[in-house]
Amino acid sequence: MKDVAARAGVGLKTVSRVVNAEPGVTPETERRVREAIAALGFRRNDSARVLRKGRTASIGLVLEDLADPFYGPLSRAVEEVAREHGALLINGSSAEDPDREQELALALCARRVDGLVIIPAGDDHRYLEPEMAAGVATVFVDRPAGRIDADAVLSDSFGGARDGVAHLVAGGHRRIGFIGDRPRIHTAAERLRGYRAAMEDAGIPVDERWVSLGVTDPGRVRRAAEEMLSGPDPVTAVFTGNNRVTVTVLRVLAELDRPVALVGFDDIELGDLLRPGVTVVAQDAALLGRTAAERLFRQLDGAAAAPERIVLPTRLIERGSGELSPAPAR
Amino acid sequence: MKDVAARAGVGLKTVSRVVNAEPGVTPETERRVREAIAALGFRRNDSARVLRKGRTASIGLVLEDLADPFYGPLSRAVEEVAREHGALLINGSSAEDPDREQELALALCARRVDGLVIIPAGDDHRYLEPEMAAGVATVFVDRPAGRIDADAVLSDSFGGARDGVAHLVAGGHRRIGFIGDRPRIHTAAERLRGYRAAMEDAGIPVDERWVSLGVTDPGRVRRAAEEMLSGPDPVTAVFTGNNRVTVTVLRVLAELDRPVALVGFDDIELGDLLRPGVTVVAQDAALLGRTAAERLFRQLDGAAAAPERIVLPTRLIERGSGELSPAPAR
DNA sequence: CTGAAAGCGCTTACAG
DNA sequence: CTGAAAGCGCTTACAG
Repeated sequence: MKDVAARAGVGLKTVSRVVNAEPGVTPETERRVREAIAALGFRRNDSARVLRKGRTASIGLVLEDLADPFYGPLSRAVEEVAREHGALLINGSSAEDPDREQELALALCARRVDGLVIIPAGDDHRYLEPEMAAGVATVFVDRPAGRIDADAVLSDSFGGARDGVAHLVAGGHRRIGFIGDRPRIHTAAERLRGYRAAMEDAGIPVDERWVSLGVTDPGRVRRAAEEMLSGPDPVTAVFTGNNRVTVTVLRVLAELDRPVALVGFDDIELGDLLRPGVTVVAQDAALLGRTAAERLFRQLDGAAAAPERIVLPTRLIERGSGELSPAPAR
Repeated sequence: MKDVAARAGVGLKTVSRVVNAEPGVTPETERRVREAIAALGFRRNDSARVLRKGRTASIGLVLEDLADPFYGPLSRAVEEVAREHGALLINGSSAEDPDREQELALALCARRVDGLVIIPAGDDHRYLEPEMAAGVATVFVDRPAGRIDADAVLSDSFGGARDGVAHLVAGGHRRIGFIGDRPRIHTAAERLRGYRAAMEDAGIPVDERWVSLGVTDPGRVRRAAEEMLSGPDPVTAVFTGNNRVTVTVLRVLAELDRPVALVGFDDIELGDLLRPGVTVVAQDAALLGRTAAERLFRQLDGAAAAPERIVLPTRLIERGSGELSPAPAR
């Protein structure tokens, strides 16, 4: 910028004015500055700008795994809102590791992102308190914060799971399995709670062999499914706790010689084309992301309301798998 | 930092040494500094650091749409490599708009990202020449750069499509349709070229009504598919140019009362569970991303070889839909 | 082992 | 309409 000013024969401030399209520059002066910019290949350094201005016009997003089909649309929605506010999005995957989540979130804060959207992997976010006190806007999405008071945008995991399981009960099932993510994860716990509520509402005691929580890798899920589907009293229906689990259970059911009902949490692409179609409790990942990001920018605009928990409804989509009748008793 | 130095009764440089774990500080001094840091809630400002050091330890990724299942794993792979090199990833979606691609790429350069991984939407990247000259490492992935010489990591679109179509020909098909993305997009053009090559190798003249290129939104694709599947001489097989097209064509075929063979470019989740299973020409999105990112960091390490084009092989996965025989002539 | 000075590339607040 | 000075929060190069 100094070179540009020298070449155009003007002061630093005038170059700054031209670069930032501020008023108060004669057309002739502006022309000279622009010419110098072009000749020298000047490119404004936004890092320096940021240092002076305070705001970086960037926000951070910490999620579990960018490659998961649930987080793609969510991430895109956050990006879109950021774009509307002139901000860039820095993205990081925690791989469901609390330490990595913290490392990422703090790295983003050190870069002085204006705000943070977090899909937490851990359940203790006190490490963020100094950052939030220092003015970093923070919104949790998909799962709430742990041990601190912060905005959260969630799907109705409890209600959605309860409705899905009640749907199976209404179809005549009594032995219904639940396969979900690790219990430490808020959504997994809530969905299990929904399952238990629906069973209790129906007066069906839950046999604990019907319930399996743990990592969602195909091996673990497959074993869990095979176990509850074998033996003298197998389940006649399964409720799956998220899209990763659903996909694996679908593979297990495809190998089975009898129909087993299935309702899955999260919609899955092509779920309508399978036979039977896959009945799901759908959540709106993009709306989740958009709502969280808008809330973030509202914080940044100074509309500093008290932290709030926003819960978005889920929607049961019947496609066939959830409407299969229980096999006749043997 | 100034406050920390004052409180600890040391110089600025000593604080800097402690913060950066540089050697040459007595344990006692370090203790005093750390205590001041804790008391004051000091958080190093990486923006300032960046301004002084030159490198920002961040790279940019410009892609088409974070929500597309093809780009999720690619993005994740780039992020993973960035992480291995201590860098953060700034992500942006061009929405397949060349202007938006340019705007994003230049915004990332203004933030002084160390490097740029670009899935181009446009076909003229001369706007990047000043940036590259200024030292921004740049690698194109999935599609090559236009009008500039730059590294590119691509899948073998031509060979993959040719093999896929040849597979249909080997199964006895002669009237084979091709539905792809807009012809301006390099991968679409290459895949069409592969289709034509396979047809020519088989001595089958291509009826231009069998070929449809355009946007991949469901409406356009559906109309194209319905058109080539109707009339007196419908196609007996379809080759689809990417995962978005495949998904829509699968829906059209499901409504049909006769079997039509299908081979799709890109693997799709649950493609193995449909009946028939979906035969695809799979590319490895994660490997594409990883290769591009590694190439980028090699550029940054100064191993400045001449720009190169790396082409990764595709893999034909037979699952049933591509092995359907043509309906007997009426 | 420790620190004072200069500077990274901008913007802010002010004066002319 | 225009510009000189000071400063954002760090690091570099140097001296003690």
